[in-house]
Amino acid sequence: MRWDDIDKQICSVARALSVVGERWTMLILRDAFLGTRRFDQFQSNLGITRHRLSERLAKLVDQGVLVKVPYHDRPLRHEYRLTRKGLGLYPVLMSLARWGDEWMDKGEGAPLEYIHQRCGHMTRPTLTCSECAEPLRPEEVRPRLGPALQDPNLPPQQASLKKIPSLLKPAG
Amino acid sequence: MRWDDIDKQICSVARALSVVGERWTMLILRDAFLGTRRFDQFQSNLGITRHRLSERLAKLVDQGVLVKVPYHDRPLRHEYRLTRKGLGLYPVLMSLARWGDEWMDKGEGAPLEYIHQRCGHMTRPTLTCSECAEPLRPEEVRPRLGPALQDPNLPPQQASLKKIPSLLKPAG
DNA sequence: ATAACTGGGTTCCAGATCGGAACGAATATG
DNA sequence: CATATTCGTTCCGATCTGGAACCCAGTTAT
Repeated sequence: MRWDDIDKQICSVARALSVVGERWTMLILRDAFLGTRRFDQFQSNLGITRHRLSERLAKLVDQGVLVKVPYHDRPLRHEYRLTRKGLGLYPVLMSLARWGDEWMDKGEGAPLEYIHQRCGHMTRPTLTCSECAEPLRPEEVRPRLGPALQDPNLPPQQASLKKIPSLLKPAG
Repeated sequence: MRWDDIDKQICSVARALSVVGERWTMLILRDAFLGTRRFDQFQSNLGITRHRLSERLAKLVDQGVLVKVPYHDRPLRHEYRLTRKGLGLYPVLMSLARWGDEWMDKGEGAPLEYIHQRCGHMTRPTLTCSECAEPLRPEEVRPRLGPALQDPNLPPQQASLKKIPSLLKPAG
């Protein structure tokens, strides 16, 4: 299967990755969340080539993750800002950052720390259950087929997705 | 900058992506979280080529995200299981899935739903503050330099990371 | 008014990565 | 013995990537 076809899968992870799964895209968004807005800023912060950057930005705009907002005319200039859809990726970026902090630390501690201004404390963002507010542990969550996979006449190559095996047992 | 050098950045997102940021890797992990363990299962569920799959699995094992556990000898066979480091990626996968559910839905509802067995309810996993337990909104979180970026003699090309601009203002 | 600069791209090309299909090795099965 | 199963590896043409050069519309400096 070609990578460009992953968005045809009936899987939210695959669909999400079809938008943000290419090289650089997540790093562009990281910078956007830290306040970067202009082409040249992105380019010099990231060290991505101009070509790649304009390609990625165009796709993100296309997918509604960023918008081009004019900030100057004559000459016309735009900046790129996160939309609501883009802001929705905050948990993804934060979770990646937390994992990197925990597992990819090179002995010098975290690059960034985060203050939750609402409560004033340094926070370690945590994924929790919307219903009981406990931290979500993967072995306590059981997936089941949702509406999109209950349709009895699915294309057959998607059938494998319907077999959700017993849930993960960690190694050892 | 070459993609293979992103792990040299002092940035946890970049470091995390150096492990899980390649094509297919996240989808392999999605399957692993759903219980897939064997080479052929991964291959047929994902539609990835065998070559690519063995490459990705080897890297994940190398990075300590998966382990090869023998389940049969003569002939020697292994299965791939998530380590603690791998299980730590659960929030990333879940956040991607939630974003896909919300923004990439094609009108048929979510592919999967999740029951939190501890409380018995269908859950919508939410990123919250470890200190006050409120859902984390990006505009309420202020990043600041952590230990790794306070070192006064950083390589100069990392300097840009030290300028954390004013925080994101959404578009419009 | 001419030159140099700035922001925001696009073009070109060599080299790296990818996808598809065929091949291999080690054992089990008939 | 021939075939199947499982888990890979090899090979090759197609695609994607990185680096550098080029372009274009205003703007400022001389």
